[in-house]
Amino acid sequence: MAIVQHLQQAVIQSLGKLYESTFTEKDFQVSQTKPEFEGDYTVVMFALVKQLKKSPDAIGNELGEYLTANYPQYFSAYNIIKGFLNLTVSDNYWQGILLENYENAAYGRKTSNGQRVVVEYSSPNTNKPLHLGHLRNNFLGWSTAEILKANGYEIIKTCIANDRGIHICKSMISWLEFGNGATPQSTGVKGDHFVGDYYVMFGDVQKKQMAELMEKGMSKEDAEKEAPIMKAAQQMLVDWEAGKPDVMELWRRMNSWVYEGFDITYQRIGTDFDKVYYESETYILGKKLVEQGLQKGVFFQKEDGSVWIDLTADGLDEKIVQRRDGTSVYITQDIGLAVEKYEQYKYDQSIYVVADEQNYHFKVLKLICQKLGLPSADGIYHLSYGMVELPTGRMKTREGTVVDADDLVDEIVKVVEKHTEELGKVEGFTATELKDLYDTIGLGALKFYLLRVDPKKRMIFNPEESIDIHGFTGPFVQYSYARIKSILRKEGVDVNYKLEASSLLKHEKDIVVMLEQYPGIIAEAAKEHNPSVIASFAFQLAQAFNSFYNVHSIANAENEEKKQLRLRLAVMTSNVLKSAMHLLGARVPERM
RNA sequence: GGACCGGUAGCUCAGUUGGAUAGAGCAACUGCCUUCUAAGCAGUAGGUCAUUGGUUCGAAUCCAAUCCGGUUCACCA
Repeated sequence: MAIVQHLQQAVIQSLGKLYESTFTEKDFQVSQTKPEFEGDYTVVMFALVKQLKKSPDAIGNELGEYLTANYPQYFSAYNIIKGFLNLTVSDNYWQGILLENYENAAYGRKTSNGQRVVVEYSSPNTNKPLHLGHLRNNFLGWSTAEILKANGYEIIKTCIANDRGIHICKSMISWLEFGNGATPQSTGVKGDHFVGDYYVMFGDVQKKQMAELMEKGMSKEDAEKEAPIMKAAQQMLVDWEAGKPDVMELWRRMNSWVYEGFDITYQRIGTDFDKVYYESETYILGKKLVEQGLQKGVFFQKEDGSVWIDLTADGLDEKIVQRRDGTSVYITQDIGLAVEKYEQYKYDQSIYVVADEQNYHFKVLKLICQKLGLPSADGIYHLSYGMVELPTGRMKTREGTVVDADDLVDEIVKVVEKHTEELGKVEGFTATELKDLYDTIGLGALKFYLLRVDPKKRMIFNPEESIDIHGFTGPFVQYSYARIKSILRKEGVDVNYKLEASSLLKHEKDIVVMLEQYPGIIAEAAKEHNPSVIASFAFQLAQAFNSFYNVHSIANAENEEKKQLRLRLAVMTSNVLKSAMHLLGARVPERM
């Protein structure tokens, strides 16, 4: 239990003893004491005034007196300023935290809680390479999964590949017409980029054909549909659905190129899945659920045969769940997949990491599942994140402003390499070690940059800032870690040395106070589904250690007692920094 | 038009179960490497917390209205 909770309990008990009335945590506020005042944690008295009919200062005095007298293991001093009771937590307590946990690499992690969570993320289309938006998605999904694991959940990471549909046929038809049998192997182009190029080519050709048709007086809408290449794509979709062998063969072949490309990217950025679903296999799911829904009266059929659900009572609209030709729509597939996932994993929660433009969709999805009475329904949670925009606005394929994931990673790693060489810190590294170091720092920078802001918020991606390595960045945390490790290579903890109860200096205490909060931080990040909480914490901890480092020496401490204390402080800080960075999907280097 | 999200320093963001003088980073400016890695540290400057009204001991935080920006409301996925 964290000191904040101890404090709350102690206050509740003390108030009960002092005033013979019952209180709960909600009756008073506890916060960290502001740096300009003496103390560690503050209890705000104002809320108690009404019930106790005493002045804030009087209550503060009585409470402060009682707490320090009856809980000496926690509190060593108090003061009252304008109705704020500031309590100083005893150095013994802080030192105890340090001694108990400094070697524990799993500090802050919880044991299994028996609950299982499915996290679906990434979910790319198989017609073009991954871009910046996918990176935010991937990092967020992976990190959230890892944070939940740290809180005792069993995690199944899944992905749904959008591998069918007209967009896939577009790149296929384009390759058939213009590819001349070229392959990623024959051209040396990475598979996903290779296929993506044909998708782009399709758009260009279609535009040209449209222009010709429009010159002959056709409207833009009609020209779009009537462009020969578009008609060919449409025909191909029909053939695909009919299972025409040569089309299926081509479809498999081109998808496999894309998957090969994705695998390279995924491996590089550290994305992995326990289970991949393919839309080509799931798009027929959900049909029998439509029947069930009709029988239950949850759905209704219109005259033309299409099936709908009326959500107007819930403040939404009527939604179609099956077209008049009997085929299922997007939402129906998702209902089917939800059921499939539930049958397979019997999850307690199913998290969908999907951009916030689909908020409405997931609201509808959950509602329909609930109305159908599916056991999978209540666990559905849409982890909605904001779009990534450029300083110039939204990324647009047409304008060529889409930031490619592979290019971005390459560029950041290159910047890191250049910077490291300039600093002249490459001595003693082998070529392999250097490459690994640049990847560690570059990807650390990128992941930290994309995860340090609240996922719910739309974010501006500034290319210059993203490669920054100073201040609130991944490399800053990594550097702090590497510097600690450097000390620990020279000086080791003497495990036989028994630390006396001694007082902590301000910089020492600042660090322990933060270390003590780490388990609570992990829990908060999980509860909020928000990795930025971890990023902020890691940065602040690194900052606190750097300040300490600048003022106090470890190797040349005032005495052996201080040295041993500070070594333990350094060990625990490095463990927590490593753990926090791991939760963000970032590694930490032993040297940099 | 309805629904949802957002507006905090020049820029990017923290801070909202209501609490003390609103915090970081970047950019700008000043200092600090003969001592454990200066990818660091210390400091200066920068704010009508979109606007107006309300609730109360106390509001960036809660309520209402207004303004601005975004997303969404497809027999597309």
